[in-house]
Amino acid sequence: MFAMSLDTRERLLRETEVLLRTKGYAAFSYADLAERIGIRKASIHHHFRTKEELGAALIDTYLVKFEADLAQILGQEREAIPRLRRYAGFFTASMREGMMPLCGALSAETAALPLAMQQRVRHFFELHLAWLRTVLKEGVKAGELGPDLDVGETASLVLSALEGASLVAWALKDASVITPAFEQVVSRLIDSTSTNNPIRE
Amino acid sequence: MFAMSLDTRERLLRETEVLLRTKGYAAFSYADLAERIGIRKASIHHHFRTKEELGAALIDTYLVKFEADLAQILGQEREAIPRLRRYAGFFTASMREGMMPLCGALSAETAALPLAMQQRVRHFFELHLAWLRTVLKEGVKAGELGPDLDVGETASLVLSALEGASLVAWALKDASVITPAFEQVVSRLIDSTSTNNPIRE
DNA sequence: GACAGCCTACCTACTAGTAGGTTTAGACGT
DNA sequence: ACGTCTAAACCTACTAGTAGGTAGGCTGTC
Repeated sequence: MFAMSLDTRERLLRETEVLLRTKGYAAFSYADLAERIGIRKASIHHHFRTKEELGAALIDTYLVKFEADLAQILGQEREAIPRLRRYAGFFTASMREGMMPLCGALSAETAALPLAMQQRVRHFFELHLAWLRTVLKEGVKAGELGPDLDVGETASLVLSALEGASLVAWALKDASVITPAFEQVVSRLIDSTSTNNPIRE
Repeated sequence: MFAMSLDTRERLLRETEVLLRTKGYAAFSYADLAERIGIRKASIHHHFRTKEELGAALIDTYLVKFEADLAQILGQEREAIPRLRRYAGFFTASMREGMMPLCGALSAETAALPLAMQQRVRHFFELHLAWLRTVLKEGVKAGELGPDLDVGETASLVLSALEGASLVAWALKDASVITPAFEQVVSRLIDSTSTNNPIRE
């Protein structure tokens, strides 16, 4: 049945996401996945011909969803700091759900990844950076952030700090690293302007 | 012969380091390793009974060396900023050598790692953080850094930013992300001191 | 002769992937 | 309403290849 098939495909993608974001690409297997879904290994191949195709498809769907989420933030928030705070929320949400951010989980093993996935991870990070640059640029233009702020480098810093904090939090099994690291970055963005400090959410 | 054995053992550790820091734990194999060294797979077991033991031993040696390096920095530099800059040098050096920092490479796949390695990765990060806190604390005491600086959170930020920047740089195959991210953190540490304080309430 | 170091040959468990058959269900002509 | 056709979805049973690990033998040095 059509609806049933879509369902299974989606469940496959969902479980793949969990496995990729907890164990990584190399350490997850079709057997693993099949058992979680409750179908046989061979049936996965009906939906995704190869592991590489499944991995690539997962990143693609994830990316579409993520792009929409980022666009939504731009629509709902009009100031740079709240936008960044919402952005940081994705990372704290990841940890709360007991997972790494997808591309943070994959990029360490980039060298062992199929080419199709390498490219997508790369594209994903570039998307993050482009969005952050947009937010920062508008923040500067609106006078919310200092005019001397280096947009490109600050975007890198925000992404790096959040991915890195997630990595450290993941290894230490202590999510409380993320928010302070981010708030430190943000508070210094604010310090460099003339406004004062609206801490806490 | 004893010297010969040590040699092989050391070469095993060195190649293991390369493999772990480029492909990760799950994606590297005894076959891989044996070929690089030029011995048979089975012979590795003579030096390290299991893969887990090899991995743990690698982290242990790495950790000893790293602790010495950190101690050396404390001996050679007496100010916080140069100390941090030397610390950041480890991360840029990693990328220059075409590798991830060891624990950054491993921590993403923590959940798929043998327990002995999980604990060591964790311990490694805690060592980093403890060292950073020491440097920052002394920097505050010496008046090089602002007295209001949160030592614990700043230590987390420095580690996170550098690990994260390495991750991003690794995925983008562009090492130039690391230094700017770090310098941004550092420059804001300096800004928050009273030395170059141009008014602002 | 003890033993380190390395070997060949092998094991079991598991990997992604394939071949080919069965079940289910909707579409269609009569 | 009926059998017939098609095709999606899934199955069992299998492949070749690789994973980490073991048993036992050869060799050279102390």
